[in-house]
Amino acid sequence: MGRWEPDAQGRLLRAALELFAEHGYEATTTAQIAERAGLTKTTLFRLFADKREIVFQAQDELTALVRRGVDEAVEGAGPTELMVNGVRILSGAHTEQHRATGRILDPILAASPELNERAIFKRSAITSALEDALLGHGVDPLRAGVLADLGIRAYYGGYDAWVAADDSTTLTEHVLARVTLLRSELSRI
Amino acid sequence: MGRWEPDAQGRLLRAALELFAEHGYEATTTAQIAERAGLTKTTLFRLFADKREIVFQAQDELTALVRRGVDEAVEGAGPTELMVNGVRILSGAHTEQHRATGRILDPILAASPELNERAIFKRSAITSALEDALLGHGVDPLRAGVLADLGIRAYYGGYDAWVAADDSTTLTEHVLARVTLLRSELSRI
DNA sequence: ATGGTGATGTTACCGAGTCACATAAGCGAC
DNA sequence: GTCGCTTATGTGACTCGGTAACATCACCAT
Repeated sequence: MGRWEPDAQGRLLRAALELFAEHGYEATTTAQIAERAGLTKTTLFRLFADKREIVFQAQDELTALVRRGVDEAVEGAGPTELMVNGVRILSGAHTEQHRATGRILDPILAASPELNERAIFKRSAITSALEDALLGHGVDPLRAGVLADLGIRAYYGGYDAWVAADDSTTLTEHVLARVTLLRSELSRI
Repeated sequence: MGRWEPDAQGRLLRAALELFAEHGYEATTTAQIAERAGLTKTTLFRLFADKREIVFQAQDELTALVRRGVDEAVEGAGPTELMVNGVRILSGAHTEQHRATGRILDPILAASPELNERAIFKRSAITSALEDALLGHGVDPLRAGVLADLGIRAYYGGYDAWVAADDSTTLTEHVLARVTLLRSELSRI
């Protein structure tokens, strides 16, 4: 096995998911992951900031996506439409393959407090990105925060429903439906 | 220095805050903290679950507080009143001393990604506690989530304003004012 | 004083993450 | 082709957070 096998990052990712599924996250050692991928611990930490990021690194693009969704909303869109477009673009990036990955990953996440904490951090990062994007479009700060909370709550709620469902409804449909539901709740608060 | 000095936990906490303020969180070693407190690393980890918890352990009671606030709301209170009472009791527990501590702690938190992540986790835990408490009183799940987000957003926003201010306004006043502001934003979403 | 209990210390260990340095692969220039 | 440059990987040693087994000491009741 020569050193220069391609896609080191992908190999590490696949090795990690296998091992996490087999023995659990905490019981898997970074050295074991590297070994299965035909690499060493050092290389692993050159490609991933830390052990948790092996699982979450893919999520980093989501903050950029939600920003783009807000920025590319139609001219003259109001605050709520800006938010909706943010979560619409965000949700639109998820394919059936992501759903399959989610089904593998979710039980692993649920079993590890460490991963849970990172997951919450990522959710917070996405929320902040959405809030920032709204602020950048002149939305009132208080409203931007509340809108971001609502949008991301719809996104995560929709995601859970989407992963749990086995029909062909898209994530976007789930999420947008939930945005509508949540907005109708607001009128009663 | 005999072994049986009282208040090992308090000594560790004070030693830690001193060292964090002097050299920063990451640059401070758990062994250094223990040494300054006249103890050892082992004892430190017997009293704190991990290094981050030295800073955040005190926050664990907050989840119980917000629950209690919801549970002890007046008979016949609606969902929103339940939530408001939760954050009211939560805010009411903060004294001037907490404000002083916050002024020391906040810059330390801001400087450490690791502590930041834990702070966000704690916020999420408080939000979930509030949401749970509302669910326990029969509030509709969707509404409970949104209410919890709003309440905790008001609490944290109010907290920041309170720590930054130097007048004698209480945290509760700040937070309740913010709840009102946020609620008025909702009508426009 | 004696013995039990609980808080602490000692020692050794594991695993995440870092660093300085070595090495090999790929690639273009000549 | 081979020389040199760059880039990806390996090596080995190290730090630090965190755990565990076992020893030890203080306090207290009897």
